[in-house]
Amino acid sequence: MATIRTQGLLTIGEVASRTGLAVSAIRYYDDEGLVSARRTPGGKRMFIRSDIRRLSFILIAQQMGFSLEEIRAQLKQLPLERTPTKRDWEKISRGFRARLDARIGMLERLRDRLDGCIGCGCLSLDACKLYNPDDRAGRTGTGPRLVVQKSIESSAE
Amino acid sequence: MATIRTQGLLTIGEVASRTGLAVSAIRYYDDEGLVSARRTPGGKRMFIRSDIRRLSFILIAQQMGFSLEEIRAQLKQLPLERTPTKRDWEKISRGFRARLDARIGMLERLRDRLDGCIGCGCLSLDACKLYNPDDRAGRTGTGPRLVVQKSIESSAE
DNA sequence: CTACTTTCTCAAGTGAACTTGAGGTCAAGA
DNA sequence: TCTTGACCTCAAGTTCACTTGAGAAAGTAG
Repeated sequence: MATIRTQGLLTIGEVASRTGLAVSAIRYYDDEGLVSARRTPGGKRMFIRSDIRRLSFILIAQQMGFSLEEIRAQLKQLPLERTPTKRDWEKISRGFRARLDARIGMLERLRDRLDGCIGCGCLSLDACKLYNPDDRAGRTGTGPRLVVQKSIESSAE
Repeated sequence: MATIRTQGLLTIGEVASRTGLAVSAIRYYDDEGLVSARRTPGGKRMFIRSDIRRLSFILIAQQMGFSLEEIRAQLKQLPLERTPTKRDWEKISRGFRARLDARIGMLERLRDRLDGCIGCGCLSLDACKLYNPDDRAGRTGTGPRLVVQKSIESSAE
């Protein structure tokens, strides 16, 4: 419990309990450059307070369906070593909100068309815009296409 | 091009070109029980017309962010070997729409809170409902948490 | 009948986002 | 001093939704 009170830095364990993330996950994010911990002479990771915010942002963005790659891109707009200002965060927030709006819009369009589409027969036609939008162009290569956290639907259960 | 005109059944290749799915993907769905092809005496898969609809439904549901597991659950309400009726599809459509509405609602709530949350400081508090809802309870075990198809955001690009 | 395309099975690979495990270090408390 | 606990690294394992590849059989065209 007694921490190195070196300038208010946090250990990985403290960050884990404050964010709810697993220690291994935080290490992974550090390796991937989503946060960048400084080190003690002994090699232990030390986080600044604003890293908690960064990590919380990652959690939220993930729950909204963004990949770590995209989140990394958003976070690049923040200063890495200095504590970001309110303005820094607001800048990210705006870009993030735009993408979120786009995603919501897409889902709404799909939903609205669903009623007209399912049950009417067009679902079996190539012309149906629902399952044959430009989206599907360039969908090549290996790997998974889409996985969603179970918790997201548990609210609908 | 000339097909076995055996009662209007379709080969896997035909189904692939009509749905835009890869042949390997259709085989995978068959193995996983999302569709169930019958076989010729020689062992080749043969699909009924309504399987195209099933597969299209899978595509749409995936683009909306549902996992194959959930889609399988929805499709279980359809008769496997008989061509489903309009009523069968409408029943699924309703349950599906409800889940979709729930998902949209969640995103909207998150978005609405985002403006008040990011930039205000609460993002760093454990009390913040944004990143610490009940959702995160029971989030254990291994494997990936969330991956999203790139094409979904390309519209926001 | 031969050539060719399509299909088959089964095993292994892929990418994302982590977790798990082995083996080792560091600092504080009894 | 010894032990305990939190931390470290690095390699390998896990899940999902597939793809890729090898080797073989089925069906069709000439």
